Amino acid sequence: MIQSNLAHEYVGDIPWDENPAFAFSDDAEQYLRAFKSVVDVIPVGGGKISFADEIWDFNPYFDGINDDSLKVQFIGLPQPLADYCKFFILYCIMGKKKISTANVRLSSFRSIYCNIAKTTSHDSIWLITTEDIMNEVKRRNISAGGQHDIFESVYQVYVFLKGNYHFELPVDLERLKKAAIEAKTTAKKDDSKLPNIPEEYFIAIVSAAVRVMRDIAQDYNVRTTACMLVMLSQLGLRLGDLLALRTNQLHSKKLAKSGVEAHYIHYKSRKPSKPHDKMLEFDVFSTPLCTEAFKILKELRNKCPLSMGNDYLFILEKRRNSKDDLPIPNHRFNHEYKKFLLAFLPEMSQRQWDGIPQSQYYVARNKYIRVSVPDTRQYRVHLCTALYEKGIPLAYIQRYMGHLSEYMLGYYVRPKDTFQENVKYTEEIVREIAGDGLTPLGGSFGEEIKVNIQKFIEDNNFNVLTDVSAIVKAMGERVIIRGKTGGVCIKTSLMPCPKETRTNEMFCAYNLCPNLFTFFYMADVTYMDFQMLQHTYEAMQSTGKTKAAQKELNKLKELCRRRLLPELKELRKELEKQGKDTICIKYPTLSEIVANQDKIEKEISTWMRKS
DNA sequence: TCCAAAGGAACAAGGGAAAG
DNA sequence: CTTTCCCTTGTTCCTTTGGA
Repeated sequence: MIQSNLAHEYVGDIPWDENPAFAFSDDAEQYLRAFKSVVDVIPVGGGKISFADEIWDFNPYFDGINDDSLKVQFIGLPQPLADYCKFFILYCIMGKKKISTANVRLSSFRSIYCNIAKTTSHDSIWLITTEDIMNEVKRRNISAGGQHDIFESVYQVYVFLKGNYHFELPVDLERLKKAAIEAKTTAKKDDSKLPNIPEEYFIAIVSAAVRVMRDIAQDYNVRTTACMLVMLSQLGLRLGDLLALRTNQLHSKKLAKSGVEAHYIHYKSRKPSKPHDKMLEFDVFSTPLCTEAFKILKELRNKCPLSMGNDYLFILEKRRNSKDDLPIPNHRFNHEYKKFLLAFLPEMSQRQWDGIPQSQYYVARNKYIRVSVPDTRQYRVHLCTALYEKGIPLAYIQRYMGHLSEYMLGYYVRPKDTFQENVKYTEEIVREIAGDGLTPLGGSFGEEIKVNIQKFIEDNNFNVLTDVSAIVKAMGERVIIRGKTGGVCIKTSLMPCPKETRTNEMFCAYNLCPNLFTFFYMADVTYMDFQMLQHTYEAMQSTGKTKAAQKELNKLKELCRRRLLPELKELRKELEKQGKDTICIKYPTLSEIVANQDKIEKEISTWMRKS
């Protein structure tokens, strides 16, 4: 049995002796480690959770988050079921599930349970049958995706009850699982992706936001909300990440050639991060408009008393009903956002727009009006689509949006057709390799791949200039080309693969895959990576983290050796062959690099000598 | 062996009761 | 009389698996 004094660190007074502990190991250390991996901090002073509490609020255990999903509610569950459910939450945490996930599972189960108990004669866990659950879900008339969530949740709680307590309950676990899978399948077929925001509405919203942002006569809450909307439209961040921004996250950099000061925002994101890993960090380019909004917010917040003692960028005024927790919860922002649309775009916001959901807004007793409010994620869609239409390659967009997987490549771009995208991308790369004679750099056998592809084309009597799509078709499975973060993945049976699949995946994740290639025109992105590693190294060095700094330095050297140096060398060759002007017109993003190549090369050799 | 589909986890919004 | 908050529903995105 787990020692209760150890348990007190995170949740106090756990009556371990009331739990048969079939689901828990005897290892108190493991319990602590598990907790440490799913929360950021132990709250100082009061606010620690006691096992007996009806609500377990984990928000104080986290930094930069304030969300209902971290509040686990046990209200409505009878004893001893409530206690069983509390152990279910502990069990999930031991399994290193995020608390928000455990909460979704429990709250779905709870709502199903409570409704059945209220509406039927089966008013206890001992009486509720599979049939009751099925009927309750059917009665709710919800989407397939929602059904999946409920079935899955109920299934998981029941598995815990049966496994941990060895209860005999009249439910068929297999049937529940099956129903969950079925619902998932239909949900997949439905394919209801978020549409883009109509251009007319988008422009109206952004220009209204900019106007209000600059208007010093406007109220504090209205102006700060306008600033946030401007940033949302420019950055396309998730709402949670946007609300968690701090005043020190805007950075700037002088562009070497033009002397222009460019800004970027460095932020952390919870969403793509696993519970036992560090939060992933990203840099996004901050447009002048966004930078302006950031600076205005930073200045405005000084007027607000709630800004004392914290550095959150977005703070709303004190409210009568509010606990005034920080960061500002999503629903408070959403309310201000809705109000903003109605106040500054009274006609447009009440019009019906394609793909924009409408929601209620209270005006008077029993009187609501419908407002067209774009989902905050639709700004993400808009940004991606806009970038795409400007001709930005998908691989760059993926990187920019902080997407980790190839799955998301093109996900946000509407209309979306991943297969077509891949074909188009493949054709482009083939044209470059075979037609322009570019050599894939950084991986193994880049030169050989070029020669083999060119030979394949020659053998089959294709003309690279005119037959690219025919070539791609003919190559079929023999050459697979995909855009990846930071490069191009080329897998080909025309060359032997030196590594087996498992290691490949590992290498792939660290951008070291032997199949990952870059081309000289990606040198600008590589150079940015190079500079980012420099900053990380220096930051770690100056805080005395020598070991971690050394790791960064090794990464940096590897980056130079495998990618940056070969790319620059190739760039020189191409410059000689095609001339500076041609290159700069063809690859405008390279002009900075071209202008400063000598300086950059010197910079590299300085870093390579470091130890 | 390979990758599309299944699975799983997290983020976000809507609606209405509750709070002052 | 408004705004907040609780509960429920809906969407997005990352990882693993199963079957061709």
